[in-house]
Amino acid sequence: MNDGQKNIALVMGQFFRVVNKIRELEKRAYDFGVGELLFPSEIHTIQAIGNNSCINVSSLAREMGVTKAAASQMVSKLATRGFLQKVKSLENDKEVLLVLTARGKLAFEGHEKFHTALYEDFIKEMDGIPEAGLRMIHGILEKIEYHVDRYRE
Amino acid sequence: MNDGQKNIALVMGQFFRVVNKIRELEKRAYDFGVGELLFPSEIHTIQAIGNNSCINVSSLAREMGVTKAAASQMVSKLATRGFLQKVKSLENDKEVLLVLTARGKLAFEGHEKFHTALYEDFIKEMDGIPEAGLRMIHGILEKIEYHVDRYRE
DNA sequence: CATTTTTGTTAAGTAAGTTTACCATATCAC
DNA sequence: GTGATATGGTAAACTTACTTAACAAAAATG
Repeated sequence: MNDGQKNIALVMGQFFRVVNKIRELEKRAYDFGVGELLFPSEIHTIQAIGNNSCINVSSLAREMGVTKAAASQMVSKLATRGFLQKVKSLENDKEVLLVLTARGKLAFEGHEKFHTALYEDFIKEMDGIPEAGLRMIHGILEKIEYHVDRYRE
Repeated sequence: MNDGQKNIALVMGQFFRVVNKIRELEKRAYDFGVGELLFPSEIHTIQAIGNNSCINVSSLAREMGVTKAAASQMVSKLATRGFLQKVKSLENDKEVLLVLTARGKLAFEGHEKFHTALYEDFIKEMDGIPEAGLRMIHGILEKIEYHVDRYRE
């Protein structure tokens, strides 16, 4: 391994450390302004429904990359806790469509704010990066994504 | 938000997408060459012991960021499955030191190979990035890490 | 020596899934 | 139209990977 590759390995290690820390961050429960703690997969579900109003359970499951049984369980729990409502489709008698309640929307907005705050911090810090640098980073991320996709089979 | 910030936001989104995909990758069980599936936290434990031979349970727990009860449970399971051995400390009568068995070492090596293969792929792709570019990426990651740390409190 | 700290374990509970099995509704094939 | 198949949803039981709480043994501290 030459000198340049050593530096790359260092930055790579730093990259994975940051990835790990972000993962840690997304393991805890937070109160998104509704006076109740919401666990990652709970707010993740609320987010998916907030972004896809009237989605059905199967599509939600696909969207979130879990089985429909898992989605069904999560949805029922969030419904009894008043974050969403299950409504029957007008077109057929089997689909259950999902919409956020006012309370669910509040949590959704709180979560969005939470995320955009982090985003804004990053964007501020990265302000002033020249066009060329940004293109380089984009290219590297593209390559990393390609290899990660390959490993995912 | 100006034009440059829009581009930054795009790259940021790409960054988080890659982070998520890596997270997905590290959720599954793999066979690391021992003819048996190992779950993430199992191989993670083997990795920690492989890198810190004769570590005790409490230190392992600290190292892995879990409670010592969790570490104790994981260690017992891996011991009965023949991946590691609990040995008594020579210096005192209460510490349990952990060492990998041949089978454990095999899994450890398999996992290392798996990871360095991904690493090597990345390094190859990033070969030829000028010194300055690498420094820039390093700086950005540093800033991101700073903000992530802040959010972790 | 008495107290406190450290180390490790077990038991019970929780979060977020999975697999399996099942039922109801839709859609196709013919 | 009817029988087979596909789609949508749910419940039950199980699993992974933790947590908290309670505890016992050993070591360190005063």
